[in-house]
Amino acid sequence: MSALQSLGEFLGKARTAAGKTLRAVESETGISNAYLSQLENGKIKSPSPQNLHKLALCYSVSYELLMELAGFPLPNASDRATANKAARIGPLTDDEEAALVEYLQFIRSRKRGD
Amino acid sequence: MSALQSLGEFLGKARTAAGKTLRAVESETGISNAYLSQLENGKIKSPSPQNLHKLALCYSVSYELLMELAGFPLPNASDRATANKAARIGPLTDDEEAALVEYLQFIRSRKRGD
DNA sequence: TCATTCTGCTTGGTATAGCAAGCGTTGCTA
DNA sequence: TAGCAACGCTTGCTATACCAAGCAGAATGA
Repeated sequence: MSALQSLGEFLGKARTAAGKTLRAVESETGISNAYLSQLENGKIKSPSPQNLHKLALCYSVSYELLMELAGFPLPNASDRATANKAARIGPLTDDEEAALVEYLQFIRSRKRGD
Repeated sequence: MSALQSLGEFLGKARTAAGKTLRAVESETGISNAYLSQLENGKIKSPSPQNLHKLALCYSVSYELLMELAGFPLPNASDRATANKAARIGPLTDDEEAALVEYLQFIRSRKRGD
């Protein structure tokens, strides 16, 4: 399948990559395992920024990346959107660089099979 | 210095400072005047980041400030430090590069979509 | 076989974000 | 005075984020 994925997909893979169970994440973050299950299975569309922040810390991934996947506007996104009209990749913004680094880390952890 | 101003208080002042009525903001942002009234009177605790972003643009105020007033975590230096740790990544394989390019296009298409 | 203990998942419920409709007040014009 | 329009606000409703409780299957051991 494509490398593109939903927030739920990403969170599920990040959790297993971190070697944690739903209940382990629940005791670590205070987010119920019921809700985490719904989140990973795409039944929740817009989790709160607070919960995204807790999960970012728990999985050691970028909070900004989770915000991006959730469809939330990032600070300065609108400013940079007008600045970057390039059709091809071009130079990266800080946000994009951070997101790509985290995503690459994720890809490689999955290749290692952990 | 005083405590943080409430979100509703700030939004009300920003709107009158911009010389706009509730219905003017409604027609500009698509957010109902009923909801805007509740927001300004403190009856809404956690508006969506999307709506905060629209109001930031409408009032020409900082989106980050609204996020902070709403009590949402902001992407901060420690997030970027985590990303930078993961940035010791070495050269990319072709597969990794393809995945990152695809993912970057995904990110940017979502930014344009908002 | 039976009990225990993990795992993810489902169900039923509550709280609240957000909107459509409409209210009371103010101010303007005839 | 009546009539109208615009203002902020309230009410009643729907959709959904989130949780407590518990279910179903797999693994493990007595």
